[in-house]
Amino acid sequence: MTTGTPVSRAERKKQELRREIIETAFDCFAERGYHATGIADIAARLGIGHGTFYRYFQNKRDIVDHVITDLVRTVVAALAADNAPDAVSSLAEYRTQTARIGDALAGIFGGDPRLARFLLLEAAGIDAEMRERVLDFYDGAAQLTAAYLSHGVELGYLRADLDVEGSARAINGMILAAVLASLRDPAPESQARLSAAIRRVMYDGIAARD
Amino acid sequence: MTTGTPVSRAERKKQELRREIIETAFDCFAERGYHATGIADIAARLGIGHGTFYRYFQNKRDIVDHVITDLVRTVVAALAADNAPDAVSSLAEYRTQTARIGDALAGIFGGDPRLARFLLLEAAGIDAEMRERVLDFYDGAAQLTAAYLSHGVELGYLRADLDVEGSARAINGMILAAVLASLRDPAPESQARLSAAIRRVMYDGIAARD
Amino acid sequence: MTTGTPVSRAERKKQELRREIIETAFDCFAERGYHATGIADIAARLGIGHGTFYRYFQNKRDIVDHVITDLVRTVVAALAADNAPDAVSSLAEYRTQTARIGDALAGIFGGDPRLARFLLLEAAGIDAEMRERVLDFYDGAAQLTAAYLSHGVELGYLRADLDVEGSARAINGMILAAVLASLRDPAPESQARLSAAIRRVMYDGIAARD
Amino acid sequence: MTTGTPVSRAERKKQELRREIIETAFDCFAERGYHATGIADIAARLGIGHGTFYRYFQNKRDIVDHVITDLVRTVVAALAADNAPDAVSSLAEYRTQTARIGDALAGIFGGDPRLARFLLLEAAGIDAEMRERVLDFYDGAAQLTAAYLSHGVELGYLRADLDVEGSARAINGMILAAVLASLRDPAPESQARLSAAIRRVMYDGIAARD
DNA sequence: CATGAATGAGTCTTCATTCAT
DNA sequence: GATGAATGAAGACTCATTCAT
Repeated sequence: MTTGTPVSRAERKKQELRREIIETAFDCFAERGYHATGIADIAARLGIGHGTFYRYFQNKRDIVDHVITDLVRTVVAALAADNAPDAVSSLAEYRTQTARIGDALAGIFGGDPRLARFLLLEAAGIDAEMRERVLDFYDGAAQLTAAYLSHGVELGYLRADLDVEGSARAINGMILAAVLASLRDPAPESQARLSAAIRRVMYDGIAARD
Repeated sequence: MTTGTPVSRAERKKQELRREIIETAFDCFAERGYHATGIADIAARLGIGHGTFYRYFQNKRDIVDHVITDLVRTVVAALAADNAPDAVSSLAEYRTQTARIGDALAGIFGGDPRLARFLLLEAAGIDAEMRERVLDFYDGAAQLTAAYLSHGVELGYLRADLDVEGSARAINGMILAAVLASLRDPAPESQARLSAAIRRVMYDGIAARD
Repeated sequence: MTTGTPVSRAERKKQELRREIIETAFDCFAERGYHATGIADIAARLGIGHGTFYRYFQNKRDIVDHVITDLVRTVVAALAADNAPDAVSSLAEYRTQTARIGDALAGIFGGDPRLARFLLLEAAGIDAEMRERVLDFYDGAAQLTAAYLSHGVELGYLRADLDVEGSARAINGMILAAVLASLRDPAPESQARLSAAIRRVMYDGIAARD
Repeated sequence: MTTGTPVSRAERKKQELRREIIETAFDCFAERGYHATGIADIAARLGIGHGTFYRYFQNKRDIVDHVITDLVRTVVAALAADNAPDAVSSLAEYRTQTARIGDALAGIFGGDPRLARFLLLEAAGIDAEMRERVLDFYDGAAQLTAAYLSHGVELGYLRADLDVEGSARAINGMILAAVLASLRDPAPESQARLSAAIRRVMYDGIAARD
């Protein structure tokens, strides 16, 4: 029953090129910026005619949407793996989980600086709609982090009076700062050190204990 | 007979228009984005000929540089007032100072959402040079915050083993998150709540105390 | 089945349009002058979009370079035909050759007054670089004429003490004058008369013989 | 009776500035070309406001007309001095006179290369009207030279069958060539050599005498 | 009378998009 | 289905000219 698959070889090739276009567009946008990138640049780098581009995407705006959707999916997938909020039941386990998440983030963003450059610095400037999408993303991330914190509060390993929403945004802000810092100092050691500092602040705060 | 001032009326008017152009450019850039804004738009909104624009600024890139320089100056000035790092000698005083700085930030960014929108979301996407300038700004802010922390460590009201640099970036990240959040929820109460949550994380962390 | 040619029909059409653009640009430049001619004028006269122009030439400066290169090539080709310097071995033959060259010049420049108007009056005023190119052209022409004279001196039908270089420039100056005169009086008879006068001066000078 | 003069001091100053503007405009036009020169350039070099320019000349086109009129007057004046066509009555005297005229030309154009650059290379390209003026100038020069030749024919020291008009254009062409050559090789010796070569061609032609 | 601030017509040039081949 | 030639809207920028001070 090999013919059972409704996806023909031609169809698969089409999907392949579609993917290549998205990736190449990301390359270009990250390197030269969205506005400085022409459709012709993307097509030329791929070695296809720039008319072909329009057989796969509506217009320039369309492609950038897909690029971002893809990137977000990638990031979320990498983070979600083995990191469900309710897989944790003690502070020690949560510490381990946050460390793992931190490593994952470092892996994702440290492995390809274009990712941070594009998502954090370039995307929001594309147009008003994309700006809202970026803010939506931040909101979604806050909700996700809040879920982790809620779980901790419920199980008692996080402070009972924790402002879950606010703390979630605060924590995500620290992550954001770390990713931004990686753009200037991508050395893994620096990233690890910053990650540790963030976790220290996160768990213990900065105040001296009496 | 106030002719004592060496600045002629014409000169003053020129400076005034120059300032108006910068402000109007900021309006336009913040509303429609840098790339979507034409010099003609700025001039039209001001009611001047677009040729006039070029009497005051070299080109489109020139104006955005001035806009940003001005904004940064404004923000820095608002924060620097009465908030010297070494004006503090105890944790209680530092708490007060951070609250004051938080209020100042809320005042600045809450008072005009365009500020955050432009500086945090738009600016970095203008071009590569501006992106670097934004990263420079983050670096400078980190150094500034680090100075505050260093002072606290020296005086003993902050943890002796604090990773000053890393914590500074972490704290600034939380501030960044708060400013970004204000774009979606500009209500002063929300801002105050988020500010409090950040300070709570900052001083005490999120972990439950045994 | 003339598919043997490796040049596709599309390619040929492209070359054709390229040529048409050069010719139309020449038309415009000669009629209204380089500076008074807009790219839009050229495109409109050709019935193409002005964006199309830029698919064939880099910019306005680029096209004028090609126009001139083409014109010079045309002129040189017309003169070079059957007029090698060393194809002559006596004064009588040289007289015949100069007459033939004169006729050729009259044919070229008399046939299309725009040629002289553009090359002699317009080109040098385009910009500094083009001015040098025009002077280069005069230098080259002087060298060419000098080659003819040298040959005559060697074979003894021209004065042994002839200042070859200087005389060459002098002769070319007379030609230049004739071409310029044709702009005001393009009648073939006038041209023929002037051509004869030049040859008379050239061979015999103006002084009465004792 | 010093008040008898109708020209007030203010009036004289005005005339002076007017002259300075013409000269400075010539400087600019000759150096950077007519089209590349802005009214502001001329005014700035003179240290006057560019609005002032328009108190002395109608517009940009107006000034270039005056510049050329002035230059032509200068050239003509320099040549006319002691060189009346009928001040000569023999070939020897005519030779002397042409040598003197040659020297004068060398003095004028050799002394200031901008003169040739502007009059011969730049002027005709300004616009159609100026092109006609340049051709008018060539025509006038031809008539002038023809007057000299006519005189020589009448007195018998030039060939009786001389084509006066044609020869005049031919001779002027040689002069033109010499002036153009001076732009590339301004050395007085070169000029003198070329001048001699021209006179040799003019009087004796290039053909070997049996 | 000198000034230079203001103006906007005019030009080059780019690039996303369409469509005939 | 791929291609790239054609297109023209759009935008940055210049500069001759005017005119209020």
